[in-house]
Amino acid sequence: MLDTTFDALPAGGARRRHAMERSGEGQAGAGRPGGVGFRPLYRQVYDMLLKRLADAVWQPGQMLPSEGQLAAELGVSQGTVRKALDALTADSLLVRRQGRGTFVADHDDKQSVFRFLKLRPDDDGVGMPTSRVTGIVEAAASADERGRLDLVRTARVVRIARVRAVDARLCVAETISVPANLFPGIATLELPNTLYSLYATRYGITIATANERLKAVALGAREADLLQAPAGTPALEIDRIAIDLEERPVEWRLSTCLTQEVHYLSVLR
Amino acid sequence: MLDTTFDALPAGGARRRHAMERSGEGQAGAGRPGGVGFRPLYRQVYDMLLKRLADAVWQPGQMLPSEGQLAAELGVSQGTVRKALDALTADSLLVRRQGRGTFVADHDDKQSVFRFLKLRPDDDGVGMPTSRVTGIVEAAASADERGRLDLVRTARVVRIARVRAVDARLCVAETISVPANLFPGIATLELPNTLYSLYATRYGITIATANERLKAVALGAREADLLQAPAGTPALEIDRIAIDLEERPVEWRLSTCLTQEVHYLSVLR
DNA sequence: TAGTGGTCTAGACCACTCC
DNA sequence: GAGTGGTCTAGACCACTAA
Repeated sequence: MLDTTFDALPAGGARRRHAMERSGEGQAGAGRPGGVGFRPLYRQVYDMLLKRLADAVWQPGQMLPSEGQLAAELGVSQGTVRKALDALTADSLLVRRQGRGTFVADHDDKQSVFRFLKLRPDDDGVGMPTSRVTGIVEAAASADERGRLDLVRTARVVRIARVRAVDARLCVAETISVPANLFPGIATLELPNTLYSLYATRYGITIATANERLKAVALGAREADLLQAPAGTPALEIDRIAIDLEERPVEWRLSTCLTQEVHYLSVLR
Repeated sequence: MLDTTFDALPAGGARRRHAMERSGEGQAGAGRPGGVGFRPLYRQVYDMLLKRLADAVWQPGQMLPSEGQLAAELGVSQGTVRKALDALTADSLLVRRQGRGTFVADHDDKQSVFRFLKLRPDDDGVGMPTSRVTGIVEAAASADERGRLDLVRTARVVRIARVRAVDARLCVAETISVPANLFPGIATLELPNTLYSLYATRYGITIATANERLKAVALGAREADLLQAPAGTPALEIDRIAIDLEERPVEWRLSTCLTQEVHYLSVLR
């Protein structure tokens, strides 16, 4: 139930990329209309629902209460709830299906797999990815890892090395580093093809965005061996930081990709 | 003014990436509610406004009529117009500024320059791009160009070769092919740094999206010479098709980029 | 102060899915 | 038929900009 002064609403909660983003940050809900730190009601509803998602109140694939139920519970109009739900849907955190309901987005379904995998076969095949883990270790975080994942000096990480194939073409060798404290026991698990669904279902960590930096490099000796290609071959290096719902960097992934038969697809809008 | 049967509305007009996209295509406005080819009113308003943009009824940077004026003119509610304007804004075709008005998006302003330029300096500098044209010719379209730009066998193209620097670092050599009939006289112009604003203002062609395919390649002799780097150096090849408001491919651009001091930034959501 | 976009509401009705 | 999301409307009020 929303307090009419909105003091009960989170003021500095996790926020995401929205145009209506206002300035005032430290000044809470600010008495309301007229305040410089104005924060629209639907934005506050967005943050409350986002928090529930971050707290794993609803599991991936699960149906949310209907718009009307949420509106009644929160004491706002259905239109306001709708606007918040639409924003969460635009951020790929929810999926809405007319006549059925609103569901927590799932990293497992066919279209979501390609949300974070931009490598495509040149011949426009479907190209489902497969993976083979070549090693897992837990170790003290390196300086690079601490910098990328925003870790303290004593932090530990789990490093996963694996090779991947796209459409049956072996083309990626990568090293994945995650903070050990966020993913306890991950080194002992059978790792699925899509790590992000494991993060969500087993550890309650939902990947919201990822920033990738691409460079062309010469294939190193280690990757050359793993990918069965000559060292020195031009390869695409993808350096990814994955960010979760609470805006924390939770994974660093360095991939080296051969692009003889695949390419990286980027759609600009 | 909208006819109440909506027969006056374009049925098969240019459309873009919207979730509410329906199936029925050939069946016009379909008697209305109940029809399987249901097409929401705001979607029809979207298409009408999109057509005006494609027809250059309003110039880049120009202010549109207010929501109320458009609603009155089209005979729909202000909320419906708003929904269409919001969708056009999400598609980067309009810019809305509270208290000022709604404007046609401009490829010239500071943030729009980077909408289609994903190369960034490694040190997070601002990195405004500069360009130097090394050659322009008009010629018969090659088989590749005809395929990429969807041209007939007798079509002609204009080819622009240039090198670019990002943040004063020379790193890109590219060839740009455009259909000669769409851009008459372009070979004789002084070309600006941002070609897409020229396309819009002089030729009424607005680039709406672009598809880029990235690969790692070895630097060829010609590019090595232009970029003053050793042949064989790993380089990022960006193969771009730019699409205009009418969903036509109107430019093919093949760029070769040295990535020693810059990277390609891709944000996944 | 006038004009613009932005928010919020309440209600009616439509389209879709599933029982 | 019941329940869900999707559309459309009308109106009130707020926030922002510029004159």
